[in-house]
Amino acid sequence: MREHVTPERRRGTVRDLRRDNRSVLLWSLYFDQPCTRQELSRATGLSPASVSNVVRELIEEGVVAEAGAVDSDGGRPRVLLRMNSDYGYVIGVDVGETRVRVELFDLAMNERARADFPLDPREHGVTTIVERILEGLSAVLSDADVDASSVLGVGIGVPGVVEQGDEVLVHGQTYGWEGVPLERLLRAGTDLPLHIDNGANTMGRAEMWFGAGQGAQHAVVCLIGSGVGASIIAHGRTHRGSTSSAGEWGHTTIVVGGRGCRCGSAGCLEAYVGAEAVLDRYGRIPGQDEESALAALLDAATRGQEEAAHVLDETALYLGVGLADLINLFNPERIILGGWAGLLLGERLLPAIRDAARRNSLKHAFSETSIELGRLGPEAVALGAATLPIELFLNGAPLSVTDRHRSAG
Amino acid sequence: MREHVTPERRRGTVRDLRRDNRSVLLWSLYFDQPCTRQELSRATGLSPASVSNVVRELIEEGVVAEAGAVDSDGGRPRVLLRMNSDYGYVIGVDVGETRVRVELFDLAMNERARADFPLDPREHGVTTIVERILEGLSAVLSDADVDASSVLGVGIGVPGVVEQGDEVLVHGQTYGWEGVPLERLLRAGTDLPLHIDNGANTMGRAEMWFGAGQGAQHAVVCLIGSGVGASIIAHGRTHRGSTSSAGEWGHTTIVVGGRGCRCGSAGCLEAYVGAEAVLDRYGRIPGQDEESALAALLDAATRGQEEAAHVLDETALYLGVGLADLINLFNPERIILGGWAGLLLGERLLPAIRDAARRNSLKHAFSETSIELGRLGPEAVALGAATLPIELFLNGAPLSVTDRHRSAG
DNA sequence: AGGGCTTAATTAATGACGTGATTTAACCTC
DNA sequence: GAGGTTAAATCACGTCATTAATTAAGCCCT
Repeated sequence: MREHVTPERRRGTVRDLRRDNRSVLLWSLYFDQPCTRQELSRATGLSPASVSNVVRELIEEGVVAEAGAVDSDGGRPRVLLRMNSDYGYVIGVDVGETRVRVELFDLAMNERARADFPLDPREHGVTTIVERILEGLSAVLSDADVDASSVLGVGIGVPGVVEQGDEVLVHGQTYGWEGVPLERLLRAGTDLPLHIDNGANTMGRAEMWFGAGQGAQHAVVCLIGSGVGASIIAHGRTHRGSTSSAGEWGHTTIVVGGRGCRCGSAGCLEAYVGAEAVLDRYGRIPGQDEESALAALLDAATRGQEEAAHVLDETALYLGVGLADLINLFNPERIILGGWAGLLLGERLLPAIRDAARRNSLKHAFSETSIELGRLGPEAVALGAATLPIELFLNGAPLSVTDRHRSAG
Repeated sequence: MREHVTPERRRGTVRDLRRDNRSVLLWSLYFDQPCTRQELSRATGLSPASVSNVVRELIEEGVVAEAGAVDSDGGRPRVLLRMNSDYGYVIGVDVGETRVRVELFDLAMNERARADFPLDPREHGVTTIVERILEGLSAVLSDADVDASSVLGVGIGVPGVVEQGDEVLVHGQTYGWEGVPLERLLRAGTDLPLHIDNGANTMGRAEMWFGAGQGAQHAVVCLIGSGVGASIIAHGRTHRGSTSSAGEWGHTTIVVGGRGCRCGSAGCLEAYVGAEAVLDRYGRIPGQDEESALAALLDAATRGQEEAAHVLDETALYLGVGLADLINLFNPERIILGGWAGLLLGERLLPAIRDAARRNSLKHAFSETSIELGRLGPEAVALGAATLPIELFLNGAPLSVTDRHRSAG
């Protein structure tokens, strides 16, 4: 009925209380920089005295720094506080279908270095990927002149289902991966704390933290690329389900007995609105580059070509139906359309999609949902992955590696 | 990003810590009665000393009582603890399509009194319902000889969407209710704390607390009656979404351009697997009693009547598809089939339903989900509603009415 | 029967924490 | 530069959970 009480991370002692308060303070400051102690007090509900105490601690640790003061009109000026963005760094990795990208950010999520490795489409072997990632890690560290000991963690977004557990396993349909122990394999080449998650989820995180999802508590971020996925956010947190494979929106059935899908089933949403499926329904020659083919399709429709327009109209309908299902089931306050194909299609079809969603969902829920395009582009997978260690840090996780950093530095 | 810090109910002071620990202890004891202080200490992670202290407090308040001891083998015997089931009472109300039922329970959820009011199918006026509920409240109180001041609260399960907010509004499609301020209307006739929720949700709660959902963290309880609904449980808590209309599984589209649905859309799940729809597809004469008609259909299929068997086969397929969607999206560890029609159909079709769900969902997620029948029957709506005030109580809610009870009693 | 043993529960001592009240700091205006 | 004003730090206090020590309440064996 209740989440099991984890013995390692109890909340029940006075010390846990402090950790929680510290965490609340950090979250508040992180998303509202710079701000004053007073504002923090109001925002968190903690007394000014406690804010003072905790902030002093944070400043001593170097996590927070003072940053000037606001002008006063007759009293002691309020001191502005900000995160010390050089306190630590995080790395985000985007393991995509066509490349591996590694980016290093500071605490404020400014990009400090990047490494890109194009992938041969036929070369999705685990060993290759692992090599590229490790190569990327050391590349960004040396490029940004950052010591590994000051890296809070590495977030990795991969395509496919990520089974969290004692041993993190990746089931990548697209890659032909089945139960790949990615963490263990990487562990051989690095000591950095690793956080592996589905790419749709990491991208969703990016939109929630810095993009179209800001401020929303309940949202769904839909990823439409060659295939279709989604990240479900409930109460501000990614819903992973019992074995962290939630969000497989693309294989939701919208037409019983419909078009065959690469998952083996039929009538899946992905068999209608994924880029591959859209192009397929249009009758293009397979093998061509999908991105330019879809652009060409959109172009043809704009020029009045009837069949193209028809395919797009249908796509808007199917997509709208898919969104309507999400609205009915989750009642999110926001739905965000992302992924390269989603953005391309959405730009043109958003009104039609909205209308289809309206027609296929219940009035009350629909009226409380806004459907918007993502604001960060497909690049956001790595950014979102990098927020994984940031989240742990803000929650006051015991800093394993950073510990060393502190005592060593 | 984070749930907003509610100023009224802060968690940040040492006192809140005690309230939380007390709550953790109560939950543990409630679902594992009777048990000893030691067991509580192990289960909650609190030190034996703290358990002792809090338990002493609870015993002084009369919430908890000692109940004998376990035999020892050479030491002081452990004292057994249990909730004092007469400390307070709760009332559950089931506002159904054919009747209003009011039940009074003690803290341990033993039924102490019940009142039933059949409803004329044409008489779903708000005034009538309100009258019946109020009548039921005083009836069960006097029948069980319980004073209103010792009632912790009243949970009410209604058909239709319940919009929680400053003013609770009920949108009942079936009743033709639109934005009915049920709480305010009842408030005129009673001072008891009221908790209004969708009947599917309250029934889901009952299964989670006492039925087939016990122990699950992520589950979906599917309600199939004349129509179709669901209650989504994530992390052990009902997912309500941003305006508490989540769980409208019945109006999820499974066939784009399919059968018309009473919601105005087409191809909804409800248009295929709700009792009304199943009977419709079978071609029965409308107006007949649904429960017996469905029983007759099942009977006919058993006797080998081909058309009946065909309709049922199709139903299993559609239902399986609907379940597969839930599995793909939520990755629950358990799916529970309830509602009078769900139980009737499930009894016969469960293997076929499971198979259809398997064929239409992703392997990994399906393999981790069990699909079971509800264990409590359709009677559970009131029981689940009554758990609403229980939950608040276990969470250590400030007892508004009970306050009076304490100081007066 | 009663001493010794074993285990449960309570109590005492300690340290950590948040809060409100008080004091100090920092700046403005006249 | 004095008086006023607001921010931040400090202090005194009460609360809490924890560990360690103590007391309670049974066994078992002679």
